[in-house]
Amino acid sequence: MSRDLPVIVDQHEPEASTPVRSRDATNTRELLLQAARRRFAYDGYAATTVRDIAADAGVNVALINRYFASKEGLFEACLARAAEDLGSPDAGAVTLDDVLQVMITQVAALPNGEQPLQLLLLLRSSGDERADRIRRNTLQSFAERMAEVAGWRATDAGGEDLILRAQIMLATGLGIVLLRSSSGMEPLTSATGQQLGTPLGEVLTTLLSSSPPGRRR
Amino acid sequence: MSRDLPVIVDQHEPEASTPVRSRDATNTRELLLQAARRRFAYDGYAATTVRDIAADAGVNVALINRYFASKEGLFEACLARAAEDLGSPDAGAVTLDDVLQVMITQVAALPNGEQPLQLLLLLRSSGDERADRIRRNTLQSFAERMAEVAGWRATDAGGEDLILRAQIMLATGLGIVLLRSSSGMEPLTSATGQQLGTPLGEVLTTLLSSSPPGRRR
Amino acid sequence: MSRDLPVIVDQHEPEASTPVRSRDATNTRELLLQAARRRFAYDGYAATTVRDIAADAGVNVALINRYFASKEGLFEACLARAAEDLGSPDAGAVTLDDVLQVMITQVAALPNGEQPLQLLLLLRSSGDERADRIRRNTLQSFAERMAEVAGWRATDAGGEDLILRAQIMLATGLGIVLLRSSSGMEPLTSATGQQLGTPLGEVLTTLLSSSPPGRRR
Amino acid sequence: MSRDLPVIVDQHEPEASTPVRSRDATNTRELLLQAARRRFAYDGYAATTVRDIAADAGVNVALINRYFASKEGLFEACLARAAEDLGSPDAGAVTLDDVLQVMITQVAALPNGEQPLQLLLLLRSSGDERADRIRRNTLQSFAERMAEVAGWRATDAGGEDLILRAQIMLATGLGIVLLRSSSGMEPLTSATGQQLGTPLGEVLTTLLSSSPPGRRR
DNA sequence: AATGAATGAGGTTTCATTCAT
DNA sequence: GATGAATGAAACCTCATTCAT
Repeated sequence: MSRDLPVIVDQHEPEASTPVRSRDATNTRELLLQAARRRFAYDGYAATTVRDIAADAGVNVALINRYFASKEGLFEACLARAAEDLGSPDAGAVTLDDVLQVMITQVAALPNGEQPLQLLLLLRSSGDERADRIRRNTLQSFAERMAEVAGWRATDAGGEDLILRAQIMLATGLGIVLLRSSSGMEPLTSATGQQLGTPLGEVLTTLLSSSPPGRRR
Repeated sequence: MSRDLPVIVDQHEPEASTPVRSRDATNTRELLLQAARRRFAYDGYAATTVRDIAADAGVNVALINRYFASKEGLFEACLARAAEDLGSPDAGAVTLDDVLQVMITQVAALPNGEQPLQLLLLLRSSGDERADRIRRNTLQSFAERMAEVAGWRATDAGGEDLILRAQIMLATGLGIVLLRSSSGMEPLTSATGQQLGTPLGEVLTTLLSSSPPGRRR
Repeated sequence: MSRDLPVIVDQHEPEASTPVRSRDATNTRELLLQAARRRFAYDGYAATTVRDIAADAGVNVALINRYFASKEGLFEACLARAAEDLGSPDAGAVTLDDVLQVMITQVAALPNGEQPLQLLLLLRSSGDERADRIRRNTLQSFAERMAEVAGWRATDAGGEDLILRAQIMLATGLGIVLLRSSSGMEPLTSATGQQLGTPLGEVLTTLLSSSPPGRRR
Repeated sequence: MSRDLPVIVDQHEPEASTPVRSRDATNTRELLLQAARRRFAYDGYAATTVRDIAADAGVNVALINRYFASKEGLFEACLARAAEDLGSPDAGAVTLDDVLQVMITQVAALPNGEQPLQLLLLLRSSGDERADRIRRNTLQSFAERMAEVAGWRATDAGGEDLILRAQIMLATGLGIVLLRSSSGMEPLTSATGQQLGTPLGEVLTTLLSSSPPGRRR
């Protein structure tokens, strides 16, 4: 996300004022990625047209094929970016509190008011085999990292329960993001990260904290 | 829900003898609804073609327009059906345990091995205003009924927290259904209702059990 | 060619008069095949657009995909038809005179004034592997049948010379068809079958008649 | 023809030293012409993309428009070049043997192993009027020169037969070139100039040798 | 009531060409 | 002079829908 050059690319409407096409390839690529990410995340793959994306980015449609070979290729690039974004921040997560912070960040609004799109994107499928593998792997390893913080080790026998619980935690986050973006339900949609933090933290503790003895098995 | 039973939809034999042909019409309608529900739920609205649905149902494509006016109309009919199905069973839910049973039923496999499609369907949007209102209302009242069981009353002032918590509970269920149907993640996808029941029950209790008046912290 | 139902399908312009779409699938298929054959033969695969073909046939463009899956599929169907047409007539060719008749028929105008398109079509390539195999095989076996009439047997050792000569004979026919259709050169283009018959017969005799002893080897 | 020699077109070294950069321009033009000729000849006009040509030539696509105004202009330049190449060598052809040598040269491989492309190119059409006129004229005068060697005079009345025969001879050559380049038929494709010489010579004699006044039958 | 042929709008992609640098 | 970014037209194809039968 730090590579977003947010100063330059933070517009998402066909900027009516400047007719000066920027003629900067990497910037154009970035504009397309941003626009695509938003559309794919909110509307899904099939409901999104490349014309929509190009219009949002303020560039010509043909450039999608130039830079990403196809609509499918653009989608895959979005997924790969989301996988990166979700991969690194967790590196430092070593306590359940860290995990909670990550989850809140991914579920609630960002400091600049934008909604985070990574989780939403990971729920969208294009039907393509390669893209789906990226999705699956990213989701799976996200859950596994949560389980690891909770004490799970890959070599554990019978530790499946912890993984299942981590996946349910992930499901909670995904469900919230989805409802916020597509249902407009209140108070959920307008809830701040702080308001969501308390119940989310309770769920996290319930599911993954090993303190209450006698739960496992 | 009883309509789901395969007894009624026992396929489309030409049955040449009986002159009662209106039976055919309603049966055809039903076949289309079943097929559409599955496709819309699993693939989403935009990714589903009316030809797919007609082929699954074993009937001619033109009948979709005949009976439901349009693809959109068919989708709306599916949503209405899902709203009914989710509306009635809850009527009797008066304890948190009842709520848990409903949630498990909606999230895990049915006795006959079929996946329940209602929640999945409620996550799909066609972009149409009318259809989206049905979705929203159904989800909202589903959450509200959960909150009511937990002690919330519509006239309460300041009871928003309980509603939010019910919506998070709903989000958990939706997220699980979604992951099970679209990611193939294990062990989540293959988990039985029983295996899911324990953690789901813990989450439900954590979020909605009002027993300790000082629940928070 | 006898399957052409020439009465019905002998138009090649978007029949302006009758607005009554015929709603007869096999006839529509046939109209498309006729139109495509002409376009592909005269203009080549790449220069022909499916809209051209549909307009010539007087039907909607989408029907090309409906009946032939793709432009490529339509082309392949044209080739297959041409292969059939060139396959049967030769069955009875047992003398060089028979071969000459076949060649004249394929090179000069038909009784009804239409140009024969089979040879022309066999010169066109779409770049597709499957289609090209059909082309190759048809041309090769056409030449081999000529060589057989001239005395060649597949089991011959050292009979390659006869095959080469048959291929040159075929080349002559192909070249004439091509020049007549694409260059407008006179008197070649307007020459009748009769006028072409004499020189063609001489060439055929020269290349394939074994009478003059001492030529072979 | 001498321009074809690889010595002149020895690729596009940046050659940083010489300040004479006009050399680069003409060299670039030449590289484009060579590449275009090959592509147009083998694949036809419509199936060839300017990007293919530029890539083959190792230069930027935009230079095609710079130097030749358009794809069409480049094609015309190729045709003009082919017309020149075919025009001069015949000047000295005064006997049927000379004609045979020219034909063999144009049909079979060159000494350096490259296929001659002129005849192939003359069979390709872009649909453009001007370009087609060049094609037609070149082919026509090629045939006329053959007829002249065989005794035809432009002022002859009733000498049409000789022209027709020359055109058939030309057709034979064109057909062979075409089959060799696009069908892979054997033994034709791999035949050497020598192997082709005997039958070609027989055909030439048969068609154009005027020695026996009562040639016909 | 049901079928399948036909249609037109719109989707993705390709390609020749133009424009800044 | 040369490059590569950008553009718009047009190509192939898909799909919901309508029309005869």
